[in-house]
Amino acid sequence: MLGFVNMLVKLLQETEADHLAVIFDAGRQTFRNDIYADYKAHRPPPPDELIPQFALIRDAVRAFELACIESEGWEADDLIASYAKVAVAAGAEVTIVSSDKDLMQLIRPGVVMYDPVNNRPIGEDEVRQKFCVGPDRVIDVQALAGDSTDNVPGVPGIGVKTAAQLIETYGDLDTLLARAHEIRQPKRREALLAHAEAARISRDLVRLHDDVPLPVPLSALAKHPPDPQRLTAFLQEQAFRSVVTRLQSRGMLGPAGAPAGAAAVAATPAAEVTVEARYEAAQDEADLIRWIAAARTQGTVAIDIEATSLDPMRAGIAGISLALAPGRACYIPLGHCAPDMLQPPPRQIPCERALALLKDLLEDDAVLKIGHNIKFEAHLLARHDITLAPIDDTMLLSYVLAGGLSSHELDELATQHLGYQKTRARDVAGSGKTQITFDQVPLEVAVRYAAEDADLTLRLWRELKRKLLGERLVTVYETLERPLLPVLAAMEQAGICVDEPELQRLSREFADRLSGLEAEIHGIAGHPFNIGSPKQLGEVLFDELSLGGGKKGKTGAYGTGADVLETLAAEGHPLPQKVLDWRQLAKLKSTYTDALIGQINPHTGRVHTSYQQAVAATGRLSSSDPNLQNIPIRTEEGRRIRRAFIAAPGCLLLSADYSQIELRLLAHVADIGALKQAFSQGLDIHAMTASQVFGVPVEGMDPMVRRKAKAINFGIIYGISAFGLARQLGIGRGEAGAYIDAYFERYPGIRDYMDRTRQQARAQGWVSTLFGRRCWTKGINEKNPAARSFAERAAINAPIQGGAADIIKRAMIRVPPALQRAGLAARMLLQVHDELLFEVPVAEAAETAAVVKAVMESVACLDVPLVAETGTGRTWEEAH
DNA sequence: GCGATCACG
DNA sequence: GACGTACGTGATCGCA
Repeated sequence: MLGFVNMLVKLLQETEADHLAVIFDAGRQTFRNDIYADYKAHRPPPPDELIPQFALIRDAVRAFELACIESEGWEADDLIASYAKVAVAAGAEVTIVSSDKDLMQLIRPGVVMYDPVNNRPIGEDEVRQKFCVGPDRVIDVQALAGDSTDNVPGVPGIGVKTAAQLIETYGDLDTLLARAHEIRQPKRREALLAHAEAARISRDLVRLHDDVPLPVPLSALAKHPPDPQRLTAFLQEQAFRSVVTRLQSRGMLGPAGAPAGAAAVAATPAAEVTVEARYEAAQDEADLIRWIAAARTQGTVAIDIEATSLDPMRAGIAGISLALAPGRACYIPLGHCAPDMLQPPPRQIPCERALALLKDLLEDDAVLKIGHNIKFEAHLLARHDITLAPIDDTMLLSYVLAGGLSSHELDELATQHLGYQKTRARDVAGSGKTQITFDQVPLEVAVRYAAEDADLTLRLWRELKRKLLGERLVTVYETLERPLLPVLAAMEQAGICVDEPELQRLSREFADRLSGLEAEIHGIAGHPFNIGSPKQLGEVLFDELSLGGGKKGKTGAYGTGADVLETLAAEGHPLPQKVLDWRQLAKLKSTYTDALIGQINPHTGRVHTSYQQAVAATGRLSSSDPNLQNIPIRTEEGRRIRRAFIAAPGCLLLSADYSQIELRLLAHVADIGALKQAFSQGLDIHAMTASQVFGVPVEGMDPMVRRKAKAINFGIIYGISAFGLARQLGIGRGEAGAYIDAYFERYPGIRDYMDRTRQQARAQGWVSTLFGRRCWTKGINEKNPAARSFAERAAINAPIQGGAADIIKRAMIRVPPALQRAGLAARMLLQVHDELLFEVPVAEAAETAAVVKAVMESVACLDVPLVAETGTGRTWEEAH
C-alpha cells in the first residue's frame, strides 16, 4: 500500500501528462472465462487479509483526485487498450505505466510503456528482448508459448524462443498453423497440428479488446491538483506520515501546518483495517505498576524493546513497549534524551528502577512474553540480569509456517496477515547520514511507533498460533525452534576469544605480500590497474594480453572467476596465478583479519556473532556480524586465521562434528539398503560407492576413482545434473551423464526418492524433513524449465540439508542440560552446520567430549548410526 | 543497491 | 527440445 502511494507520488511529480487515470480489474470473471474456463484458474483467491487493501488503494487514487476506472466483465488491460486507442486517435501521446508483458502488444507509434519498478521506458527494443519479435507479433508468440501465470495453455513444448522463430518464418499464427505440416522437426510439427485449436484459443485470451465501452469519457481524465486537505486527511489516517512530509517539502500540499492539522481533526473514522489504537506513555511508577498488574492478570503480554543500536551486545535500552490486547499498548521511555537543546528530556522512570519492577513479570512462569525476534530482547534483558521466560516469537512462528516463502520481518507479516502498513523505522529515525538513534526520537513519535510494534506483534501472534495449529506444525515450533532460541542467545552472549596480536601480525604480513604481488601484476600488465575490479582485470587479460578463452557473461563483462583463472594459469601465462594469489590474500585480509579485529567487543574482549534463526529456506541457521560459519580451513593460509580463534586461559576448545550426516540421512530417508549397510559397517562410503558404481575393488583403488564417486555422492544431495557434475569434475557432459546412469542403475531407490520428492513439491508447494519441518519450494511450477529445474534441485536438497539442521538443533537443545547434569562447566560457543564448538576447562575436556558425543549421536534414531567425532586444542584449528 | 567473487558446510 | 546449474549461506568490493 505504501509502495503504491509512493509510486503514485513519484509519477505525479515526474509526468508531464495532462490526462491521467488509474485502471483496475473489476472482478475475476470476464469474457475470457467463457472462451476458456481455466483462464487464471489456478490463481488462488487473494488472502482475506488483503481484501481491505483493494478498497484502500482505490481510496488513495481518489484522494489524489485521479480518475479511478474499472468495468465489470473486462480486465484492466482491455480498458487500457481501449483508452489508448481513443487517445491516439485524438492525437495524444500515451504512456502505459506497467511492466505487464500482456500490455506490450499495445506499443506502437504514439504508445509507449514505462516500467515504474525499474524506472525505465519499455519500447520496441525491450519487447524484442523479451519476446524476440516486435510488439505487433507479441500475441502470436504468446499464443504459441502460453503463459503459466495466467494459465494460457499455448502449445506444449514450445517456448518463447521457438515461437518467435516460427512466427519470424511464417509471418503470423494463422499462416503457421495452415502450413504446420511443412515443419521438419517431427515433435514440433505434431505438437502444432495437435494443439492448433489451443493456440487459437490462447491468442483470443491474450489479445486485448480495444473497443470496450469507456466508463468515463477521455475528457474526464484531465489532470487537476489534489485537494490538500482531503489528501492530507487520507494520508494521515493511513499513517503515511513520511508521504505527507515529502509532499509538504515539495510544495504539493501547500504550506505545512494549519490546514493539515485541521484536516486531520476532521478526518473520517478509521477504515476497517485499523483497529482503534489507544497507545499511552508510561512515565511514572504508578503507570508502570498498573500495566504490570494487568499483564499478570492476563497471562500474556507482547513486548518490544527500542534500543540505541542493532547490535544486541552493544545496544542500550531507549524504552520498552508492552501490548495487552489489540490497540491497547504502552511505551515506557527509559533512556530518552532531550529532542533538542531548548527542551528538557521527557519525564521517565529511572531505567534500573523500571527494570527492577519489570523483572518479576518478565521472569514469571505464568506469564507468556511474546516478541518479534525476541532473542534481541532476551539479550538486552540478560545484560540487566533478567532471564526472559517463557516466550513465544512471531518471527519463528512465521518461519515454521512459511520458511522459504517470504521474509519474516514484522512489517511484511503485518501487511500479509493483518493488512496493516507498519510505520517504518526510517520514518521515525531517518536514514543515512541524518539517522538518529531511538533515544533521540521525540516522545510522542516514539510512543506511537514503539507501541504499534508491540501491538502488531500481539495481533500477529494470535493469527499465527491459530495457523500453526491448523497446519499441524506445533511440534516443530515447540520442540525445535522455540527451545533453541535461548540456547542461541547464550552462545551469542558467550562469544569467542580471538588472538588480536596474531591477527594484527597476519594483517601486516598480508598487506606486505599484497603490495609485492600488486607490483608484479602491474609489471606484467605493463601498467597499473585495479586488480580488484573484475572489469579492468578482464580487459587486461583478454583485450590487452589477448589470452584465449575470454567469455562474456550476461552483463557483457568478461568472466574472471577462480575457475577461469586456473585454466589460464595451467596454460602457462604467469599473470593469472599471481592474480589468484592476490585475490586469496585480499579476501583473507579484508573479510577476516581486518574485519575480525574490528568485531572484538571492547567490554568482553571477545567476538560475538549473531545467529539468524529465520532466514535459511532449509531450516539451517546462518551467522552474521561477523559470520563465524565461514572461517577459512581449506588452504594453509586460511588455516592461519582459524588458529587465531583460541580458548580462554585455563580452557581448551572442543570441536564435535557429525560425520557424513547428509549422506547418512539420504541412506535413511531414501531407504537404500546398500548405503545403510555400508554405514552400519563403518566403511569408507565414497570408496564403497566407487567400487559398486565402477565395479573396482576397494583395495588399491585409484584415488581419482574415489574422487569421482565422492563428487557423485555430493551431487546426489544437491539434486544432481549432468552439467553440474561435469563442471565439478572437469569432464564432458556425456561422461558425467554416464556416471549418473551407472549410479542410478546401482541404487534405483535414490531415483525413486528423487521422483517422489519432486512430485510432492509440485503438488503441495513444499517438502518436509524427517522431523516435520516444512520447506516451501518457490518456483517449482515455473514454466521456464531452467527456473523449474532449479526449484526441483532445491526441493530434493531441502529434506536432507533441513533434516541435518533439525538433528544438530536437537543436539544443541539437549547438550547444555546434559553438561549441567554431569556437573561440567563447558560452554557452547559456535555452530557450523555439522559442528559444535565448546570452551571447556582443561581438566574437564575428556569427560565433556564424551558427554557431547553421546548426546549428539543419540538425538535421532535412524536406520544408520549417527557418528560424531571430537577433538580438542588451544586453537580452533587444532581442535577441528 | 546489485553483480561478481569467494569464504564455509 | 529448450533452459543454464550443482544445494544452502554472508561479506566485501567495484560500479552504476
